[in-house]
Amino acid sequence: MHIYIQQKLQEAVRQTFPDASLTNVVVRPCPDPRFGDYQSNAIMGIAKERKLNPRQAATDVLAHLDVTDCCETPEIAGAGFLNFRVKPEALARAIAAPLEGAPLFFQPVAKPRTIVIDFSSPNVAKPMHIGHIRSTALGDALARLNRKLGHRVITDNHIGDWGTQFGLLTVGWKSQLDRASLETDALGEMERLYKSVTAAADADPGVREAARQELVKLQSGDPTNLEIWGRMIDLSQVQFDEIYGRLGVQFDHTLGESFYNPELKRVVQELVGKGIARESQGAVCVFSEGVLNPKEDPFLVQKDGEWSPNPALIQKADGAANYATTDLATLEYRWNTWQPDDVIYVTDGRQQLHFRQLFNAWQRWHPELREGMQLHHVWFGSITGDDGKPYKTRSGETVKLAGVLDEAQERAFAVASSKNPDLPEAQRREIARVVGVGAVKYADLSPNRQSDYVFSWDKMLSLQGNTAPYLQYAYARIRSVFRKAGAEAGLNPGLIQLRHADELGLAKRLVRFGLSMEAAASEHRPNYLCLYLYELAGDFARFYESCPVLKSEGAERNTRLVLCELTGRVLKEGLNLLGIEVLEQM
RNA sequence: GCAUUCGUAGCUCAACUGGAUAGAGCUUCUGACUUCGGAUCAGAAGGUUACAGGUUCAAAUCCUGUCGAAUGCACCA
Repeated sequence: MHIYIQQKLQEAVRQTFPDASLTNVVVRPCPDPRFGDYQSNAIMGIAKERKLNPRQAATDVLAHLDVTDCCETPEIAGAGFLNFRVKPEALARAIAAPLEGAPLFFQPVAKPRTIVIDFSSPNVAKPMHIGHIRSTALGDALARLNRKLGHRVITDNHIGDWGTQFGLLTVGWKSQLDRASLETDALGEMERLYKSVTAAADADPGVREAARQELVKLQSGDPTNLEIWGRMIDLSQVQFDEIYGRLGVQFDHTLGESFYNPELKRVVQELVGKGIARESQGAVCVFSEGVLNPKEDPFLVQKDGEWSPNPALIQKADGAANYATTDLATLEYRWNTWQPDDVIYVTDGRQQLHFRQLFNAWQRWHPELREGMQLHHVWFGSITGDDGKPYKTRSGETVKLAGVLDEAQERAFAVASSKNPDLPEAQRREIARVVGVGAVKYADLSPNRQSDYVFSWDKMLSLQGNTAPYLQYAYARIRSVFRKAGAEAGLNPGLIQLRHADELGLAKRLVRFGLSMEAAASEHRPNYLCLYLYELAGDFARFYESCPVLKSEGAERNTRLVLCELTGRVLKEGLNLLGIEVLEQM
């Protein structure tokens, strides 16, 4: 709907001001329904460039604009806003379309892009913790969203399966492995080994030296150490898969850091050969090339009023590469393998400097791909407790993700049991699973990703406010209507008459679904979609209070059933794009 | 010290990236035919968008400064 108006408006602007750029001529929903349904403020900008009276310019554009087939006569308001009011008949046609096979209020993109999304990235031998949920939920939602819009999406779990921690782990594995607890909880046991040996190494330099030697043996291909390392990866992956199974998250590829080991030496050589990196204090580092404004340059930092080097290490003094090197090799592999238009990294905000350096170094390494492969660091804030500090258990441990999901389901089960004690237990368990996991994910997706947010069970599982259970409840109510309506619920797309204010309000919200999808995808912010779904659920609740469905008859009943059906479809699809399931009953 | 990101109602968060009178939920108060699922809805109260300047027809949003917070700054990722 807004796209149609926008195209018409662009055409009118082109006729009135042939030299004007049309990229800013956009149509947006009105912030306040009193102004209308859609607005454009583009004329004000165009008038300003030409030093014209904006209201006069708007009048001139309107003379070339004919949208009588879908809108009332557009109005000029305020400083030069154009306001559009949609005709109910046009709205009825718009909402009939998905019932006849059209996409659900969105348009697939005209030019699909190839998008690699790198997210989740747990570390081998460490249980996934609460911090992983945000990357996982965000990355999965972005993948689903972009796929739905028609892009070619490739998801890659860049797990941490290589690095110095394996020296310590191997010492622990060889000296104090508890095979029984390895059977029951492999990640827990490996975590215990790691902590135990770390403590021992702090107290005894001999242990640290032993760890260093085990690492060297692993890196030089010692069969025993390689086997232990492989076991640790396999055991970890089993537990990762269990969590991903619960979360409903799938990856196209799981290419861990070790996958790139064979390339690292060559990457370092190439960077040195091209003068991008050089030796410094025994290590090999990337320094500034000095072309950027110092403030923008990720390899410069101000010290005592002077700009000083802030290099990125790509090879340590001991000859080993590190994560910057791996990330460069990874980019090279991704380009060679998929030729992506975009690569999206979903990590916490603490890695901003690393990615600025990585992107800069990559562009110097492969300047020819500067435009061809766009790199995005989609970062997010941390999850905190009531005190504003990172969320920890009472004893100060990091909170394990499996435990969070367990508790969410337990709490949801208690609620389901108290609200619906007559349902069989198996069904209440299933409700608890869908509600619990959905609540945890939604709590991560609905705030602006860049802000820290306070973890709260009560808030995420509440049936009020912007939560997953509230949206799932709205869906369940809709399904209940159709259970009651039974076989008489045949929907007639040709018999839609929108009259009641809450019918119109709901219909207008429905047709904006695509707008929220596009905003969420283009800004990598699923919270735009969350907000839309919450507002949709609110509009539906209002409609549902004021417009009886099953007690009405004829065209009115058909119209209201259509609105219920489409609201249900959008809620289900929208939640699905967020990786959240819905229930027929809850 | 420098950099990044922030500072919005008592609390937790929004605000479609420069648009019109800054919105929700929680909390408090008042209402809604024994209810198409009341796990809901309607209404009231609550704001100098940290502070001070500036740019603009228009600023929570952009620029400058001050105060405060989180995070990061060479061999962990």
